[in-house]
Amino acid sequence: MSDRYEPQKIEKKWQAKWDEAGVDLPSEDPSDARKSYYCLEMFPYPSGNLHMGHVRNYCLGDVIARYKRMNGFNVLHPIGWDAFGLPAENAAIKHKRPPAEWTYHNIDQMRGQLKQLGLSYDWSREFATCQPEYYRWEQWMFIKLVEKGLAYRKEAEVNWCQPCHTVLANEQVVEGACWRCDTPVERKNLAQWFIRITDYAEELLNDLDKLSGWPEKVIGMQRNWIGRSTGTEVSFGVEGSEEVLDIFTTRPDTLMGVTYMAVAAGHPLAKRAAKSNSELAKFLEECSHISTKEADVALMEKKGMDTGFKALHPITGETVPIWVANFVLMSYGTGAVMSVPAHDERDHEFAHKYGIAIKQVIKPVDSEWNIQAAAFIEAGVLINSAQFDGLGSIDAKVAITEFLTSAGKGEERVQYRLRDWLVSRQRYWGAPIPAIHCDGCGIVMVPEDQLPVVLPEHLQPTGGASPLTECEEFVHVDCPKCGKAARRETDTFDTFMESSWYMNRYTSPHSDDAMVDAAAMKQWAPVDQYVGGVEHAVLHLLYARFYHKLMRDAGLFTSEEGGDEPFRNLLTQGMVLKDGAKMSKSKGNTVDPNSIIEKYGADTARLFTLFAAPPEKDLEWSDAGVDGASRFLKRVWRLMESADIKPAGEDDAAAVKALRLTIHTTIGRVTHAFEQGYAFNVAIAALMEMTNALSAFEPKGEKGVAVVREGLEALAAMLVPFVPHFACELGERMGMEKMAVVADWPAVDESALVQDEITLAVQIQGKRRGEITVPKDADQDAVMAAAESDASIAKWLDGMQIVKVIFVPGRLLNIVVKPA
RNA sequence: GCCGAGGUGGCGGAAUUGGUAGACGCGCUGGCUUCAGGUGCCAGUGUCUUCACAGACGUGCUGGUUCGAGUCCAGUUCUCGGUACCA
Repeated sequence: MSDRYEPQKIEKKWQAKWDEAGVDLPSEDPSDARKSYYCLEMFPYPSGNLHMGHVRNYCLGDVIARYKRMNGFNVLHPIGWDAFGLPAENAAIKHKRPPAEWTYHNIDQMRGQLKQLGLSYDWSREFATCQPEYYRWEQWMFIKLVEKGLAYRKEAEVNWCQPCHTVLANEQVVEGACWRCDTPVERKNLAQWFIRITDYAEELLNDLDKLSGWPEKVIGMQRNWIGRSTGTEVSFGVEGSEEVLDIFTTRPDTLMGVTYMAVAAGHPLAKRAAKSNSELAKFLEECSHISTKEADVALMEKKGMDTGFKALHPITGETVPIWVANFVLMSYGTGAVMSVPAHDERDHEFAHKYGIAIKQVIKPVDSEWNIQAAAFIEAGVLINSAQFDGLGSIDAKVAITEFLTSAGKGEERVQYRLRDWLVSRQRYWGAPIPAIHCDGCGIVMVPEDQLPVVLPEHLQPTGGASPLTECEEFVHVDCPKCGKAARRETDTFDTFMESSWYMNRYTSPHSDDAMVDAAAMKQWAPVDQYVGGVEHAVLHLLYARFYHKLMRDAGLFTSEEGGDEPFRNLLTQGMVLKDGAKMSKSKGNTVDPNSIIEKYGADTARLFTLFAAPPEKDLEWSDAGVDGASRFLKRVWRLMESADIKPAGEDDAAAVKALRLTIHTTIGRVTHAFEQGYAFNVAIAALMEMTNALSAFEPKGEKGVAVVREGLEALAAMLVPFVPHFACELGERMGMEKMAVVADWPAVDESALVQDEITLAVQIQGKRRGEITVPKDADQDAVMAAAESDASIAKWLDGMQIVKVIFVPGRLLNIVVKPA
């Protein structure tokens, strides 16, 4: 049986065999004693073609799924499509075809590409999020959230892109401009739908501690994003009025140093002042066009205008001017701040510019400070603060907050940077928001029995407003409450909504009486291993964590059934680079997976992406490296063919023993690489080493042939996760009973690891001077004797006095000497 | 500015967690095979000294701990990611 290695042929063959045998399907039979394991990769957006980033992502997940199966787990490994989104609308405009058509076509194409890679998915669970059977539950959930007050509609300052005619999420604003048309975004007040993620801020923050299987980096980013800070809310009075001006500060100790207040351009007080002040109105208008580009923001000139209003200090009763400032954000805190130029750099700069007083109230513990030259922003001792004089900053924060609390003018408060999640989009290709606008009843949610609100799929976007707004059959509806003619909401959900719960839906993808089935959740959820790009560290991964808790609190499953967190372990893979840069069409440095599979086969493509870098690091594409991967497989192939020999002599017993040692240490090393953080590159390196050892060995007798066979069978099994088609073919040609993909993961034979003799390094003064071979149980004296009788070591001991000997059994002998 | 990760051959990267640095692969050099080779095989490949045998140096930099440090400690520098008028 001497054939060439023909990847295309054997890959097709094995894919068909796996399908036929159903080896990738998980079992839901309650009598199945295996432990459940849920492995998931971030599902793809059907953009049309698989790129190398996908290949890497899905290969990593597949390696884990296959490894777990071979280790006796009942593995759920599903796939589907994140099918709603903007690119479909862009393509629709370009090709003048509805986005649905483009999307379904792409799904068909990409499904074929995924299958070519030999990924072990349970395809029976596949779904696309643009199917009404899927998004109906999202609509159902949203209605529940509205009932609980966790979803609401309100007017807010949002990012607006005029040409695209929609609001954008912060993440869709790149350097101050729309990611699609590159037009600078405007801040606009619009009525939009939000979900109250801030209600869960505390739990989202605290539960980060439960995510021991997540990279520290991602946890840190989320913690940062949630941005918890503790401080004091203080109520200032407004002169000549009953109203109050609330502010949040983390530095209540500086309260006595307030010399002015600053409010955001969108603050009611600013708007009111502008009514009688055209100059100010102009300034507010200017502020609404401010770029949100980070660099600009940091460098932007700090500008302000006096509103003419005066605030009353809550302790002294003194009046201070209220200004509008372009650096105060309406969306953080109360949209107003107290300003203490003496102890805040920004306020200091502002006060200098506009000639506002600077009043020092904190001084360094034991030095002086020139407050006119620079703000003193550290903790210190209070001065000029009446009854609080002499207190340290920390004590003063408590004392002043207590004073305000008892006076009813303030209290301690926790403030988050996290904002409520804006989920409505003025887009067509998304899940309809199940709401109805009635002139008489206001906003009425669609009754449950009328779900789903199906998105008409035949509409043709043109680039302006969503075609939904002009689709009469969609918009016209009778009010469910009063029965009069009303209008459907034409906004659709942010597509992050769909990707926030798909991992749970996979546990019961066809359930039509519930969003998820609690029993299925109990069997599979949470995801044991999630694999995806770090670019979703905050957005998708935060939303999904949030949504999981929403589902739990909606009673869809309990903590015991589905967990409090959706993803137990997270592997964030690095990018695939070419010439040091991310692959992109515009840079022209892409490598097409199809052409690699065509030329080398899927197994080589898999092997290269897994070997070239550790999973979490960026991977530099190398054509030479792909050749190397291909060469390795050919080498194993030849080794397998040459192993088919008839023994005709006597083996070197020591060599046979040494080879068995190599085989079993390799099994240990590869297993260890899997268990210790998925070091697949190291695992493959170990398999290459073992292959080299097998190639170098020349069997002469029966024992030799048997040990080579033992090595090849172990190799076939351990290659399964990386190159499953190749491994199956290898196994079959070796005459293995079962398909390699369903074989057991090889076990280490401890007896093979026992050596009669071992080699120790010998050091003099900690420097390696030679090595000696001694019986495995040799004690220090015996090893010392062997070292002293070794010429290359003995010469270093000549004329020296031995001061100390360090003996590490099994490793080394270190002799410390000094001149005699 | 703040938070995080990291500096190991020509390159990607190993190092059992304080014990023989540079596994494995790529690249390169020489040789063999071949009509030919973008094939296969063999040998070599951290730097420097040396005909050789050997030896010295070597994990960003400076110190420290230790019989012994890529690994631990202190400081320093550079690179990369994230993030920011957040009050």
